[in-house]
Amino acid sequence: MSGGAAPIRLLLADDQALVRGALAALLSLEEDLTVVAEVGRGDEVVPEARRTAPDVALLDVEMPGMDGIAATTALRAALPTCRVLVVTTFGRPGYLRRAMEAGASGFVVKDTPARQLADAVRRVHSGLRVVDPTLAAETLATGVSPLTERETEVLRTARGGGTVADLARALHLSEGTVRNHLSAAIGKTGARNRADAIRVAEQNGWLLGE
Amino acid sequence: MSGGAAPIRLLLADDQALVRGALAALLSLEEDLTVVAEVGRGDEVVPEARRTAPDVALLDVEMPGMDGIAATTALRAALPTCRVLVVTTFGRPGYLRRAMEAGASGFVVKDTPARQLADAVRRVHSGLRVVDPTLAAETLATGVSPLTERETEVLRTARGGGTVADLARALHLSEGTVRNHLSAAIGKTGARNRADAIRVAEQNGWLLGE
DNA sequence: CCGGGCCCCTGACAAATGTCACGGCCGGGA
DNA sequence: TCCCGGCCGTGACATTTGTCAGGGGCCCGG
Repeated sequence: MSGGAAPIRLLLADDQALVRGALAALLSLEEDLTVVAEVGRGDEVVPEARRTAPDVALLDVEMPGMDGIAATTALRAALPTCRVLVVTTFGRPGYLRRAMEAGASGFVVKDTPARQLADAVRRVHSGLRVVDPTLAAETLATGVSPLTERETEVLRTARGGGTVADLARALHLSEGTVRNHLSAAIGKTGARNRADAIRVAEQNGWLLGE
Repeated sequence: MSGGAAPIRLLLADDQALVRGALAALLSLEEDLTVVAEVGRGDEVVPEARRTAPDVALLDVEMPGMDGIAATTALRAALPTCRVLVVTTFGRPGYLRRAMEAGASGFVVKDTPARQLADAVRRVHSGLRVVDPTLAAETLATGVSPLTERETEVLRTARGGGTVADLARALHLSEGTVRNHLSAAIGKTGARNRADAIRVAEQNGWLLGE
């Protein structure tokens, strides 16, 4: 591509070491790309990026310590010149919007053909935006979360699988209020259960962030 | 390793194309390994293996069409000379036992260091068994599923998140019976909820299979 | 043969869950 | 200014869920 110029410096963040290493191998095959850092936790992204000054960061969404969206925000604040390409498992359309709002330049699902990844990296590095086209449609359809802030919080806390009393205690709310929020969330997600509502909301990325 | 001999032929099965391609790239770096086939669904493993006659198959556990454990069984039956190395996400100790019973020669979690994967492949190919040591201990602790066949079936059906009446209809059982099985499963898993029980059972790989 | 485990069902009960109607507090826009 | 919507809370209610104590049928191993 850019005959002889300095290669694009990459940072990889994925909690599965095998996947991380494999991605590194794949991307290292390209002459104009070089992997300068690998981390396995979201909260290691910024420190490592500070140390290695990558041009592009590939971030997984699901990570311990800090999710990929939050890491995107933090990284954009710390190193504005570093572009972010978010990678995620297929079928979570809601993540896309969140990622873009957080300042990501691209969004790719893990079942895109491998060859396209290097291209995506190059485009992102050159300032373009890259979005998986199949996902874009879905995202516009699902749209932004219909859940109110409190409903989201309650639902998020309910993931652990505790009783209403537990939630009320954890959130310093009345049991009745918790039930109300839960009921509202169930209605808005079209679910029939609390568990169902959690599944739906999680799938659409409505439970991410602070 | 084996100076000049024919390379080990590999089949890769993982539903995420990016991961699959990346693994292919990683393993292709080794001189004595060559990837001859890649599939994205469990039910494509046997047909593709028949066509390409690999020496070792790397199977992910979570796959559409057919899970990795079932694919292992099928592959062992169809091509007994082909060894199987099962790869999975960290933290699902119960899968190990199932995989071994199904005839797998090795079991590796996705957050093992990338370098060890090629070694694991070579050992499996030479007839050795490879098991992630950290996982082995956990597996012995969790042991085999305490759930009875029907309890497993009910729990599996309950994943979709329906009411007891729905389950009863789907399974052609009485509502009371469904509740009894559910209750037993909750007790055996040490959970407090139906949802909780599903999480626990799923984590331990007790919901796999037929 | 008997006992024990699993399966299926019944019926009844307490607890948890989901829904509804209501009122009060606040902040932002018409 | 008033009104509306989000938020918090109350209380009551129907439904669902989880538990328990039974009873019968089946099959297998002692």
